Amino acid sequence: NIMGFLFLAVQENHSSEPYRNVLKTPLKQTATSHSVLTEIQPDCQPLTTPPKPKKIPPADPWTPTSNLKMLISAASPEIRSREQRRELSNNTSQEHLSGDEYEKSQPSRKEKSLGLLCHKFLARYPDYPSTENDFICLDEVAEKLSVERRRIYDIVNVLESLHMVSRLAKNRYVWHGRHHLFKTLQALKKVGEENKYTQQMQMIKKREYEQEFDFEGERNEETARNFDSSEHSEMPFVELPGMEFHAASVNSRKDKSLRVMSQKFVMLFLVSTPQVVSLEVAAKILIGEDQLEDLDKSKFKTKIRRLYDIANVLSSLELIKKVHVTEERGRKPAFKWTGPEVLPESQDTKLETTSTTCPPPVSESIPSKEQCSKKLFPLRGKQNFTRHPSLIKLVKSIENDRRKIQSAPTSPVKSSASTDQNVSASPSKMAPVPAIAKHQLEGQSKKVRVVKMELSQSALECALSLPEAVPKPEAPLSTAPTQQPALTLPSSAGPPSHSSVSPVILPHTPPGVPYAIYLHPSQTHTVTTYSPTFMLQPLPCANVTGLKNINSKVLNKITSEEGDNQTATDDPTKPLTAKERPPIKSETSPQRGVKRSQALQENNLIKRFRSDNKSLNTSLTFFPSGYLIPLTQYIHDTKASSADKEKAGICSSQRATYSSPIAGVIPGTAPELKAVNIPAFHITPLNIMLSPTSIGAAPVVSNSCLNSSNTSSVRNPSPSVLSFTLQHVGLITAANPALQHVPAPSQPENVSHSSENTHLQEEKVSKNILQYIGHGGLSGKNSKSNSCKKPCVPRESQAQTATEHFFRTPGGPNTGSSLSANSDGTDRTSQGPLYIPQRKLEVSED
DNA sequence: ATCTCCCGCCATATG
DNA sequence: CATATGGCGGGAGAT
Repeated sequence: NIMGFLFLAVQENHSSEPYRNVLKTPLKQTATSHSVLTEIQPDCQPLTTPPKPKKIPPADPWTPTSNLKMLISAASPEIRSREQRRELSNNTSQEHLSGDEYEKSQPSRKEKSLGLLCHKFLARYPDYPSTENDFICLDEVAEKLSVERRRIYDIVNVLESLHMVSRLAKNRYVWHGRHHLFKTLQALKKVGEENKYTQQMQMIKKREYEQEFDFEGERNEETARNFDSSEHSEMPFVELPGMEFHAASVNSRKDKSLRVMSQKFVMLFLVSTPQVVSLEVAAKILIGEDQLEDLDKSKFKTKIRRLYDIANVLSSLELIKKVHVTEERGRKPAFKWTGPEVLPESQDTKLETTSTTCPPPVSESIPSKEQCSKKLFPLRGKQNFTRHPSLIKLVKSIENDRRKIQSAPTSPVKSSASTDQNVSASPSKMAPVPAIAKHQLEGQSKKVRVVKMELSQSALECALSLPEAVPKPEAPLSTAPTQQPALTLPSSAGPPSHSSVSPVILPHTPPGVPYAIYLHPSQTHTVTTYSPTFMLQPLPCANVTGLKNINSKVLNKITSEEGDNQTATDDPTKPLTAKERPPIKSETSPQRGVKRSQALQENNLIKRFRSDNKSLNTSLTFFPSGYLIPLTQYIHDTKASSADKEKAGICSSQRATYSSPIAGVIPGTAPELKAVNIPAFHITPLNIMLSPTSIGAAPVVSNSCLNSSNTSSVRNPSPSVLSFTLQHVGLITAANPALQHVPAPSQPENVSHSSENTHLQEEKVSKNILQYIGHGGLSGKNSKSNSCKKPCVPRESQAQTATEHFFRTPGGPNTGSSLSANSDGTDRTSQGPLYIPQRKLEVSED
């Protein structure tokens, strides 16, 4: 059926109106379809304005994505049933019904959702317009979509942040579609790295974890301090080279929050290894930057609201999808990146791997060394902050590296004239695939992807991805493949980077089952950082348990998410948690006391770590201060339509170069969380995965550039340290040579699986949307509800609390002692690696 | 009860 | 000054 749907959809698409088509598709569904159409189409809309004839989308109607989604969702049984219900109610009521029914017929809240609205909006414009002359008139659009203009702003602002549209003048925007999307993402990733978002995220997670068990806040201060320092930066709107300044007026408000917030949000995805970002963490980071001080919950709440708005739009663009991260505290809303993998530049690209350029749908993306290269790019002057002088030095070295790297070849693809050498690098240009072909491919890929999802995503993806990934060994960093081809997941699922993860096999584990440890490259640096001393300290006290707890906590705290496929691994933080916990949870309460004590110890340890780390710490931080102003580049295409090229990935070609007027370096602080990192690993039944970072120890990994530049500077973790640590933790019995060496290839598979296991739950993204589309939403019930209003009391969200803790000590050293650790504590106590395995299994499924 | 997030007031920016 | 923008947060629908 699905296939059929797709087919239909596609065809329909050709016609001008996608939605309509889509709706129709459901022929099968019969009634439903009706309702759907109605709702969806603007024209039809019941309430509103009369009929403006809908405009046909200008050029290319083809928007595979949206259609596919819709179709898929349509296919879902759930939706259908709903539709049917709805339908029934509708039929009954239709126009003349009694009041209640009447209401029912009205569009439900969902039908008014920003996500749906955005879909409608996007349906009006082609993903890759052939001309850049697509103008958007806000009034017009608002009218057509029958929504208030305010809502259109929400959409447009986000699109603007991705450079999919740009403001021309008062009520006018130009539609660029996805032509610049990839480049924009590259730029954002770069900026995100420069801002050390990766570290910030880790820090936040770390903090959370710390809070759990520590009461006093001594060490917190440090953390806080770091954190504070890290924040602050004001990051202006990131612009792209060809289109930067529009009206002067526009410039003035460039740094508007929604736009910038959107960019930052995207950056988080691009720099985080798991590519899963929880709203909570995102909100904290975004807030942090603005002002450290007040973190009141209200602010946090507002931020969350905005993030939802942004997320809805990004979801419509299929760049992210909703998922849930499961933690000890429960599941938290999060989003997973499903957009193209962004690689830093590319120079040599090996081939066309078309995928490279054009970011294929998430899964296929190929990790590349490019990431590494990206780092290399010269920094434009934008960054303002830099931490300590020492850091500066690091920066320089990095720069040097970049230069070296840059040399890359280039393909002239876009004109690069403008800016820098970088431009040349566009990786992808290579494969001149006919645009059309490309489109098709993409479309196919999408389809494929979808299908996969339906079934077992991971498996398919792996298969697909592997091949691609493998080819390029060169990119040691990001992709795991190089070393271990086995890790299949990498590409699709996870962030490419994880791929780098190297599994380590532990020879003997108590359970008898061999464990593999994966470290996340990203974290690597962190690990590295740790001083041996620090590592040692734990020993004394450490009984296994304690250690375990710590680990688990850390893990948990950090994040646990699960994503469908890949994710699991990524999150260094959380993975364990899920697995371990489950079984044990029941006992929680009893052990609390124990925990406490342990916690204390842990705290001490941590503190120490921190202190050590601090000294050690050398991360770089850049904060962009000015707007990035890229040199313009023109994208004229040679022949192929620009669109094609772009699609192909050409876009990437010109990496933007930015000349930033303002460049400065500002010292930032380094946040750091070194200690924490270690703990994070995921344990799976078969193996234990450590965050890649930790793995840093492994030689192989070390090179990976995956993460931010910072990482690179630091790396050299000593394997020995790592092993040491592990031993302490109890994961490893004796020194394993294995640790030091990169793992054997064989395991990867296991690993991957395990990683997948995580329980990330994907929400059916479009589900809602589709629902509406498909059927009209809910049954009459809704309507009724409306009539009665209930008093709402503002509720404080739990999240806020967390936040508060987090922020609480901006300047001050201590953080609250409060630990909310309740729930978590329990589990942790006893879990050892041993337990984990079983858990893992459980979890994994979902 | 919590998660989402729509709605639209109202401050600002633009023109 | 009239509008166009868009920050913001109350409060209600969805789960």
